[in-house]
Amino acid sequence: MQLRIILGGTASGKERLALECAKLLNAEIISVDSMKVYRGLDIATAKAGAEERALVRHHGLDLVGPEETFSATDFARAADRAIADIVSRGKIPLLSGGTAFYYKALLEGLFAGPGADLALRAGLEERAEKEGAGALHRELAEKDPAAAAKIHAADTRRLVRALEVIALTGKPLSGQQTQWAGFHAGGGGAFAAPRYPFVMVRLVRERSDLHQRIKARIERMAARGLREEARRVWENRSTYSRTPLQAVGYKEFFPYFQGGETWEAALERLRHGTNRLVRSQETWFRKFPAAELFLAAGAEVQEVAAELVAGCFSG
RNA sequence: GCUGGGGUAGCUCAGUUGGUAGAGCACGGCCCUGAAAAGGCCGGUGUCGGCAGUUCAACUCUGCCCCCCAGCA
Repeated sequence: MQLRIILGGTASGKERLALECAKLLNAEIISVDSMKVYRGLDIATAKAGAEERALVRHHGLDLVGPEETFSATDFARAADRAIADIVSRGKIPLLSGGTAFYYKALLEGLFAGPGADLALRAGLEERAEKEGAGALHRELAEKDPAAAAKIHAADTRRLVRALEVIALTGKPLSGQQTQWAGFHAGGGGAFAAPRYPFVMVRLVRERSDLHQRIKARIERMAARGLREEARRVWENRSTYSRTPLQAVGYKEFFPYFQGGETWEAALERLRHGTNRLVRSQETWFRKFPAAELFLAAGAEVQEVAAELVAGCFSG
């Protein structure tokens, strides 16, 4: 039994294609998406609705409330359970989504270190704020030169994590992170020892086509009540965890809710933010060991799905 | 029509007391091991509105013209 995986950035049309493939394969869909795991974040995340879920069973959606934090490891465990469940019922797991880090966590695994310690992080972040990220980098250089060499002196996020792991384990970080070895070897793209056998397909579209689709997608979201959903996130910002507050589709509207910015300007920033998101997703995906599937602007999804199921996804 | 302000990167604008220009955003590439739609790094871009004059040299000074904005008619 091998996993079927459809890789694609935001607005690439992967969900729609996954749905068609799932019907043909009698598969169930596992969403690989760091935002769709949150309940109540529906419109901005383009989460599958009741109709889609009635057609094909979905996993990986609505796993936690918006005030909880959720990690890549949490995702990998949930996905492990979903895969076992699907397979036990004689069905095929079809994964689709845009969060590259979650694929890495599931297929390659993360090192067996400690989880996040939010209080510890808060202290380190405060230091970075006051003394600059460079101070953290200098400290890391003393404690773990190899790790410091790999992390840029301005990358607060990773410096904090490295110092956190050292504080919690008493061991340097550099020797622990060995799971992804070989990923870059030979031009990149190979997983050294994948946790599951899989076939992976990557959706490719012209950038200009993608930008068009993003524009249309945002208009659709606005018509469906994005403003109200974003307002709810804004109003609950003190109790929601950081992740929903960082999602593309909410943070762009905060200046608008605060007053002083027009709705149109906010929509424009959302467009740019989504374009940027797609860029970074594609940077990851290009290196994944996937077969490329080019989708022309007007491609007929059902035909593509039929070909895919008869081709890469057969057997 | 008059007066004033302005025309510089795709957009918003800065700048050069004359030596052919820059920031932010956009756009593009890359990094990424428990918050990843986050965090970080790198990059190109321009007939400096047009034509003429002064000058070794004009985007910068002068003249004329065109366009935009505001006020007055």
